[in-house]
Amino acid sequence: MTPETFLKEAASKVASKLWGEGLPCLDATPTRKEFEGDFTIVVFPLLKASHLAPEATGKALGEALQAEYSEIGSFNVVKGFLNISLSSKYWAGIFSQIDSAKDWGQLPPTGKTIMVEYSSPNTNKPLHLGHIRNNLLGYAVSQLLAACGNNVIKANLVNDRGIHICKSMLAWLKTANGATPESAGIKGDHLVGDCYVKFNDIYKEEVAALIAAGVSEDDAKKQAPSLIEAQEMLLKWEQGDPETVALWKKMNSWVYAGFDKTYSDLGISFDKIYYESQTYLLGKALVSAGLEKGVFFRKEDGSVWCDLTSDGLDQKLLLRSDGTSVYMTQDLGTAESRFREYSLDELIYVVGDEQNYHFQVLKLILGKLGFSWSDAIYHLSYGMVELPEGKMKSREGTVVDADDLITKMYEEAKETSQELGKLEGMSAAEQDELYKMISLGALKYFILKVDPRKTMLFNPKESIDFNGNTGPFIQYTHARIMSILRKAGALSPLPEECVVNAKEIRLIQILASLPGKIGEAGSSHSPALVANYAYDLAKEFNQYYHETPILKEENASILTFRLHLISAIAAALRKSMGILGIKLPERM
RNA sequence: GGCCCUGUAGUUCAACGGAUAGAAUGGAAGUUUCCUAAACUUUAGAUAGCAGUUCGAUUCUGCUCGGGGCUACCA
Repeated sequence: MTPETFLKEAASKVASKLWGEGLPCLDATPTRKEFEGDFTIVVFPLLKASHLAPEATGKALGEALQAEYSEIGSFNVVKGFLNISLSSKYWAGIFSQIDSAKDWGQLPPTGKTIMVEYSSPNTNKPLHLGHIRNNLLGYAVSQLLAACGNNVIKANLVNDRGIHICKSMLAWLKTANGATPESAGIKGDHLVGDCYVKFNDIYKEEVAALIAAGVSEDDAKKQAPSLIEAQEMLLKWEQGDPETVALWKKMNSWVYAGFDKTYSDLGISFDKIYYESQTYLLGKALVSAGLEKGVFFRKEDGSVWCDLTSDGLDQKLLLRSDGTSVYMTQDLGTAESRFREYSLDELIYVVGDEQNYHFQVLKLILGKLGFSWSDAIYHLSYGMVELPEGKMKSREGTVVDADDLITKMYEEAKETSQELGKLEGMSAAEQDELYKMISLGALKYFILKVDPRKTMLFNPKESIDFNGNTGPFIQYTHARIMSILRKAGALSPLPEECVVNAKEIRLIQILASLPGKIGEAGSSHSPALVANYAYDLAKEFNQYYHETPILKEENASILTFRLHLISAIAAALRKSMGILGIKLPERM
């Protein structure tokens, strides 16, 4: 049992003994550091029942608790706040549980299966900073839910078909002179992305020419020859034209090779990859079923809609008048097939908040179709990454490319490490590995420490910091601990009786809160809570490190306890940062 | 127009309705004969505005003013 729940239950029990049943729920929170105590109970909610002043109520509760439980060391009351210190023996006992746990922070199995869909890129452009947030968040949430004891399936739905791909293909045919990633020496996703940009250049010129010739802007946008060609190409693709399909396959394979490299650089992975070209017809059967049930209706032109006006929303298109499906249709179909295939307990979509409306509608329609699992769909809606001047815009060339950013971070980590010059005796390969670890640690932590729902800001002109509340700070803390443990040699068993000082109690308290923090982060789908936890722990350790000599301690039993303590801290840092996909080095 | 999100130190981020709103960074001032100074210590600096609910509001409600998003027979 965690110290919090122990105290909460003890206090509730004692309070009902004093003032009767039916009291408001009590809460025990860590005491603010400027006051003495480990946990604080706010007694204001008890006043109605106690008929005493706040101070007197706190005092009565504290005294009763102390009389009943030997674990209570001391208490003090400040206004309506009862600050309780648990005995040092109690904390030593808690630490011994943490010390003996194989994987502290890992929660027991829930038996639930959760699919997390994330990344889901289009195959016409390389990944950028927005995708990085998506990828890191999706991976971290997957790790987080696994730490919460769930069986997690990481899924990626690749948008590999559609007019945007045809645009890249067309531009490649017209302008690339048969260039391949090998011949051009460019990463495949970038090569295809360049083609897409070229297409748009051509298209824009054509539109401008048409307008100059007296065509209205709206018509010009529709009549540009390159666009018509792209639309014809899409039609050919849908009809299975061998030449078109072959080109499509070739260019997509370049893109996949490029994406795989970026994914691997980021250290993220998937268990299941879906391709839209294989799923885009799903959902049509559901539409027919919905029509029969009267959930949907058909307009005169043959298009099919769902009327959501009674839910405060609009009418939503599900099949075009030509019978082809739209995004929503596919999503209905893929959701249904996934729940059927994997008997999921939850399906999480990591998708930007500009699609809030889409997922609201998706859930609603699935509910209307009578699927009981429609409530098990969760849209993990995250905010945009903005630049100081606002949104990234490809037209203005302000898009922050994922590969460029990763490279830039690597160079900076390398430079900083070399300036500090602490890596003597490390092989070049080990150093390279370390620079990757540090640069990715900085990038991942920078992104993941922010509440996913919030819009966050990234300034490309200022590099991501390596000092302060950062990934490298936590990595450094870990390296320091490992350095001490290396010097200490083999670890003796934890002594039965440990004497712990105030700072150590504080550290044990933070360690003890890890499982609860992971559970809380899991249920709120927020890796940011785990990031903040790791930072708090690292900061607390650094203060301890500064004022408490460990290896110089002469008392063997205290020395052993301290080594166990810092070893447990290192493990907790690895556990929490591991959830974020951040590795911690042995030295740096 | 309608719907949704958002507003906290100069800047980037925290804070289940609880105490004197925390960190980091930048500014100022310190700490290396001592387990890694990517660290530690001290210092100045913020809840957009107005009401309401409450013993207590950054948090909940309403209005005003800012910022963003959605409102496609695109995905």
